Amino acid sequence: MLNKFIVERLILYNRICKDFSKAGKKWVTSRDIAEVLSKTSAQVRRDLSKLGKKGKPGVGYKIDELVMEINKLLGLDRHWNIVLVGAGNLGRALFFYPGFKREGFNFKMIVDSNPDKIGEKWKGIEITPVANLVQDINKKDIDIAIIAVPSASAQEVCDKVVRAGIREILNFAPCNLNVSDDVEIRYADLALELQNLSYTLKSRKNR
Amino acid sequence: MLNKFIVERLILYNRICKDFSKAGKKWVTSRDIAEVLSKTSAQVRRDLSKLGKKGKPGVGYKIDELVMEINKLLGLDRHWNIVLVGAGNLGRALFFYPGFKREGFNFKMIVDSNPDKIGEKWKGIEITPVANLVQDINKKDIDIAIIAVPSASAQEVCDKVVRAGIREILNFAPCNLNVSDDVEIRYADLALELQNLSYTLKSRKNR
DNA sequence: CCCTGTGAATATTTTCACAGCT
DNA sequence: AGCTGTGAAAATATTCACAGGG
Repeated sequence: MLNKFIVERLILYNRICKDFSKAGKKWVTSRDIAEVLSKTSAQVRRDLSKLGKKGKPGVGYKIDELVMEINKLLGLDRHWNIVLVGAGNLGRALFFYPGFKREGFNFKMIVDSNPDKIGEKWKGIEITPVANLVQDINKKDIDIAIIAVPSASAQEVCDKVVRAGIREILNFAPCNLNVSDDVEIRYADLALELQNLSYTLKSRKNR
Repeated sequence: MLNKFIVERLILYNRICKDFSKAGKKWVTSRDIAEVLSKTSAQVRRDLSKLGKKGKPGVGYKIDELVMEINKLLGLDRHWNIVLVGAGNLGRALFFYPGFKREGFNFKMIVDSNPDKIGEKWKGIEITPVANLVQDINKKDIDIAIIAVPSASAQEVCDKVVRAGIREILNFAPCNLNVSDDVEIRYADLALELQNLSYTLKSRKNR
């Protein structure tokens, strides 16, 4: 229904509104939001017109209503359960990253292939063997899998996760994963972001 | 010159070609690449037409030439030096993430505000106080800053980094940063990726 | 015959610009 | 007066489709 551009921007608007709210603002205009992102106010208005609530001409949008509407539209008004696959450095950082819980994403399960890690507990959650992944996931009510294993094993754990019925995956391994069309994968490839910067850096140096 | 869509795709093509190469392939067609990404071959060809080298009709593209060309165009054929700002859980994961070095991104400096961390060494690099950031960066030859501090201090360190002459920033803090137009920021907001998944999850559940 | 490179056509996204509400 | 919501225009991105080369 909504295309990915709009969804991505709505998420940003949401964060911006929350910041405005923290700063004591009650109302916000399309231009206020647009300025933060260096976009046009027309685009912000068109995006916001997808929401149920309308803005007030001459005034703008009531911030707390707007945040609620965006949350509702994006499914951020509830909790989602997560399985973390891979308890290495990156997995640990993700697990203890405060932003996830704050946004309603709860780790319910941690899985690793390293026998030394099995049985270790993080915030009361025991790390379990990757071998049991499929049956274990089925017992819990998991919505999303975060893959934080080396590329070499990413496809393998991805297959398991999908076999266990998960349809939403956030992949931190720097590789493409092969899945059927009904599985949604987002790639959070850290090196990829740096490579993007590389291009602007290089263009700058050549100028 | 190249728009961000093309740059992002070229980076993906690059990785795919490397995978093909590892699998022993020497030549690749636009369709081979397109299939991996579920794109059209026409798009791949149009993107690749930005490169110096041409493909061979009836055969495709020579993989190692293609990889080299993309590397050259994107500035990936050299090393870039990085300052890591924030030596917490996330900072540590990023520092020890093997993908960066492999892609030519080298950490040259680590900075933190926590007095307990100052003096600690990671792979021989000493963690230095954030207070000295500006003067310290000037002494080194830093190209990119990675910000991995809490949102509350992100803008502050961002300002310092910019004052020290850095123009490329990868920001892991979940907040928008205010900078002048000549500074390029990429947002690697971990929660944001999950929020995107949330929308597809929610749409699915409603169906 | 198979695949590239690319004009032309199509589809999508963004911006303009203004009527209309508060 | 100031800002929203949105048709219509413009800009941008993608796909089609085919001539031409190996």
